[in-house]
Amino acid sequence: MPSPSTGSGTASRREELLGIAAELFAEKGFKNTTVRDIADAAGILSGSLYHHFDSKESMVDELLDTFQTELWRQYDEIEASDRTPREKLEAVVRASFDAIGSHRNEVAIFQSDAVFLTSFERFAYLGERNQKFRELWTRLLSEGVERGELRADLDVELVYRFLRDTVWVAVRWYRPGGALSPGDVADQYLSILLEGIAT
Amino acid sequence: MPSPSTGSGTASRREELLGIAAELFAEKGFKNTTVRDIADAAGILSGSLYHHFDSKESMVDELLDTFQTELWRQYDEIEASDRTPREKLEAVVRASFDAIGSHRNEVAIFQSDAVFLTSFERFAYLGERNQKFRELWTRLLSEGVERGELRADLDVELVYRFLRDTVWVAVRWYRPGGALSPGDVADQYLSILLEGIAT
DNA sequence: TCGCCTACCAAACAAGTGCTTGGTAGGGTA
DNA sequence: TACCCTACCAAGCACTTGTTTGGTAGGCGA
Repeated sequence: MPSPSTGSGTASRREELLGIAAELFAEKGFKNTTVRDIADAAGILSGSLYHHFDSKESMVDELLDTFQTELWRQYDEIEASDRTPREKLEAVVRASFDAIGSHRNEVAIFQSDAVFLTSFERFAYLGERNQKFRELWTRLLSEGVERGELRADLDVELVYRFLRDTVWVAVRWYRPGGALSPGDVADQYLSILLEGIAT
Repeated sequence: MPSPSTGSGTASRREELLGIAAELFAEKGFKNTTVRDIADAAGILSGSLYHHFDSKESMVDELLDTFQTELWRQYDEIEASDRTPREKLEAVVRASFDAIGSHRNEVAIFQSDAVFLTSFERFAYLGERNQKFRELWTRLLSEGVERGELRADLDVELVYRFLRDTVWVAVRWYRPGGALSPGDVADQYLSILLEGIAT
């Protein structure tokens, strides 16, 4: 059987196990997390995981695919909205920080393991999403420059990488429940990014 | 054939092997690189590595320790110099980008494996260095604010993390020999950081 | 009571892991 | 010649890895 049916009644145990796996993948990396680690954390034996999932790969696949789909639903909505490039840029940055707040593990897994996983055919979609992501963000930056909303003397490609990295790398230290909400962090990041830290 | 006697101009076999290991550690991560990977890349058998090194851990230890020592020699020099906080901050950022240029593999290894390695007693010094690093950078930021060189309305701790991450994460995409030198990248990063990207 | 389902255990498997051991080819030194 | 040194090979060890197999306890509808 390719994958257990999830249609009937409670898929709760499966969801629970997936959450435990996500936590461990995020903390130690996909390859450095063993199926025995996951099973131990769940209080079962490693073989029992295979009643719920095809493979270790299937677990991370399901986690990343679900997350990416949801994130892009928001991006698409922002892109199609009636705002200036700079406003759209601010909106996608805020949506990304929200994703760090609501899907911390998935973002962390993507950050640390995407390069490794993309080498497998099964995860080719990660590379495609990444390319689409790059196109969206650089387009918004370029349009912002054209409209005079953003500085024209900077290398757009470099600003893109700067922006992308600063946003996503925050998952390394951000912990929900702290003093700052994802929105608060986004506010300060955008303030730094747009206006700089100099007086 | 290189001169067989030790200590002459040509790099020793040991150095050569260490370089090969660094490349693989940086590319795939420490744990995901096997001793057989290293040996294959060097054209020898895995057991033969143990003629040169105690263990796989020893290799990464030597790489990181050497790198950190050199980097901190520069940081200490900058800290002791006669400059304003903002100038010192710019100098350490530039020194860090230079490190990405000259020790790309070591920086990459530190970025992706420091958390994992710090859990071993042998690598406790990584945690200490990290703490020292945090103190230096936040002190420079605070002093910059006090002197009126930097904005006072931002959370220093958050700016520190922003700054730290933006600098070091660049190792993920920076490739020596490209269009931009480490100095060029540092210039643009500092310009964004200090003045922002808005018009 | 019967059969079926979900969730799990117990045990094993082949492949891969870091590392050890005993040996050897070839060059330099005394 | 005799000896030592560096750099390596060949084979194997104990352990960990993801995964498979056959079996079972307990709940539920008919």
